Amino acid sequence: MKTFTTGEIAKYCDVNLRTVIRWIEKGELKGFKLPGRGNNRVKEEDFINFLRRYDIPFPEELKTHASNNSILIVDDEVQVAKAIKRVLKGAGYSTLLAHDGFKAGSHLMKERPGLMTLDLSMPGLDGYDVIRFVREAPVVSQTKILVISALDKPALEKAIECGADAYLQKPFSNSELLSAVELLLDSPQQSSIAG
Amino acid sequence: MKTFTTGEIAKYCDVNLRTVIRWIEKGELKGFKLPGRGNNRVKEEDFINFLRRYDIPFPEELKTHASNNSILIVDDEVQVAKAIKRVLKGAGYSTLLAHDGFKAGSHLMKERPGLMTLDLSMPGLDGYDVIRFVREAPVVSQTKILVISALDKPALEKAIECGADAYLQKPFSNSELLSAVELLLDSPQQSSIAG
DNA sequence: TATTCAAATGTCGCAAATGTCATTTAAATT
DNA sequence: AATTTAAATGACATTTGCGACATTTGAATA
Repeated sequence: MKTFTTGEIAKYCDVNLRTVIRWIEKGELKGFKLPGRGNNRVKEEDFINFLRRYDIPFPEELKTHASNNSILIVDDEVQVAKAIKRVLKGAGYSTLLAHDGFKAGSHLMKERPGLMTLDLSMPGLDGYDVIRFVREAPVVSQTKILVISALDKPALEKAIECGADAYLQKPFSNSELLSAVELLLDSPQQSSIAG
Repeated sequence: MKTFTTGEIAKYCDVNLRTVIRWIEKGELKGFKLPGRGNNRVKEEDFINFLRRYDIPFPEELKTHASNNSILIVDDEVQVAKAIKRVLKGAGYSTLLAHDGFKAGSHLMKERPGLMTLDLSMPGLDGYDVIRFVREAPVVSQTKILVISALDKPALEKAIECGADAYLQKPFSNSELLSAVELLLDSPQQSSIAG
């Protein structure tokens, strides 16, 4: 469990240590106290939530820490999933497969991959729900989501509105897949790409 | 009796080993000494009490292992899930709801509840698969699984064979639900009850 | 624009808590 | 038994919490 001291947070936020303590006291930043005199500690997760909530730019150190380049492939059609896996592994990515919602959710939370490819139409699973859920779950909300589906444009655009980062309409070529993935994994974790 | 070394505790709490020793010396954390040079050990139970007393968040590794008494309710029928939740909350358990496989998997891995109630027949999700998957995933393999279903006995028995801890056949009473849950959460997390 | 005022943040000093380092020794591993 | 790993310890360095007070900020108002 990675934690931060008030001093570290003070540096990251370029603010006085006293102020950090006050944030914690007020509950604006979630923390806990050690025994002893009650020195404060903040869980990495809680600190990240705090930064996001107040749109504070990420310290470099946290960016790399938070980015994992493994890829979770979510598709109930085993053949499709394997085909995607083959291409991505060939390009050097480490991959995880999930053929149902349960495994998808487990792997996502356990491994916290940097990107997931998501089949919008899986039995018993609403792809849009999944996207929204991921975007609202602090620890994985930055996961890149590449929607892969044979549905029509409006359906795919809706996925973007829900929070997906990009989509690939079936059928697609290997190179289209790869360039979509590379684009997403190279792009910044946060906000503005435009310059 | 599971015990921890000062080093392990230091890692869990993200604190220096020296500090852990001082906590023990001061009596803030209960421990005992081995013969030899007097290396410290802390009983799991005492460590958990310590974490609770000081509101220190549980390290991931301990979440399931030791006393996480929260309950994950997996059922696609919202009304059923809510009814179960009501009963369990009433008895003092903290609960989590999941109406589809994705959320179930996410919550399981994120919160590592001590017990999950599982509807065997959810759309797009094979309950037996879920049970096997949980049993094979080291970090959550000790999670108690209470199968809840309207299927017949053979189907329920099959769930037990797959690794479920118990089942409740619908319809069931509130008290049946409660006693099943209590039985499971009071029983040892690991192996042998016999003795 | 200037003024006012409350809330937020910064400063300072001290005592206490925590971290670091080098060394010694027990415990685990082979 | 030899080797490797991990823990305890003392001495010392650094960081933190806190109270009291100063300063800055930002919005409302004159």
